[in-house]
Amino acid sequence: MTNDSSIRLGLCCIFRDQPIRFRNTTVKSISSMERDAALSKLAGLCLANAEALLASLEFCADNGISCFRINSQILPLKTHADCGYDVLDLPDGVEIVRRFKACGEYARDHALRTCFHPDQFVVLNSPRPEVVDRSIAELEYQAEVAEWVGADVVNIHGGGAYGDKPDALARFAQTLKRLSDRARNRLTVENDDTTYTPSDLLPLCQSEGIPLVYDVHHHRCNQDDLSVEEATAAAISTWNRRPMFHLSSPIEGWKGPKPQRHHDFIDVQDFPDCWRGLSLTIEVEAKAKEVAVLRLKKQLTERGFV
DNA sequence: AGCGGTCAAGTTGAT
DNA sequence: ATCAACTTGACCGCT
Repeated sequence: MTNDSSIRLGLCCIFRDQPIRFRNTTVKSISSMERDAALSKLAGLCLANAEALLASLEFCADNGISCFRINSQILPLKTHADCGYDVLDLPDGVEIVRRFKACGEYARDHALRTCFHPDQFVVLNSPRPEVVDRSIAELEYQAEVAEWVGADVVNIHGGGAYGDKPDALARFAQTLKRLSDRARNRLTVENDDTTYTPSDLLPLCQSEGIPLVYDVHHHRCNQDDLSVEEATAAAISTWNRRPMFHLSSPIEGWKGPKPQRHHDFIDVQDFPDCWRGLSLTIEVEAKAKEVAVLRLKKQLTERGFV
């Protein structure tokens, strides 16, 4: 069984070939409707997304994919200033929650890990208070769904530098105090490809007890004084549970014009040798989605890496 | 039914 | 100054 092996692979959010699709809508559409009609529409989307999530988890369990990242719009427009809503105010709100909790039971029964990755608009260290407020609201929403489905990771980036990284990271640490326990206990931070390297983030991780999601592709694009081996070891030490790492390959090779962009598939050469034999969850960030995860899994198996 | 323009949000860096 | 990039195409109004 693949779930017994030490390297476990994760799929990010969507499928290329499988007929599993998540629904969404637009502010323009919801705003144009009467409130009751809008809430009915949103409820339908939430119910459909809970079903799509269960289908996603079933595919992962059936194909030896051990982790699934849940997209940020799983409850569409949940935190929008005008269109936002409490789930229990939706028609079928109780049923929506019940279906997400059923996803959590399925994941637990099949040893599947789940996680969230709030997108670039979540910036805990912004100097703009309204940006921080919206970011906290988004984290609290994703943490609520994470609790229903048993996701143990809500992963974000360090945010902006604003010309002074230490100052910006100090603001990040201050903002953590405003999070609920359920958001704070799931929060992780990831090195990015333009601003924060593993070296930048590790002191924050250590002082605040936040695990570092080590993205080796970002690290290769945005280097610091640490080798891949050193960053790997340091990142692992920040985790009180199975570490989660990210892996991707450059779209046109490392000598191409934009190596930070992701390829459809993973070049197995980009899989760090030093990860071999470690107990890790590796989220595969590749545009071919489940097809790429399964291809990498096969290649790693052939090489005896898993 | 099919087509094409549009889509909540932040920040950085390339052009 | 504009815009692409970031985990990803999907939605919706028009014909």
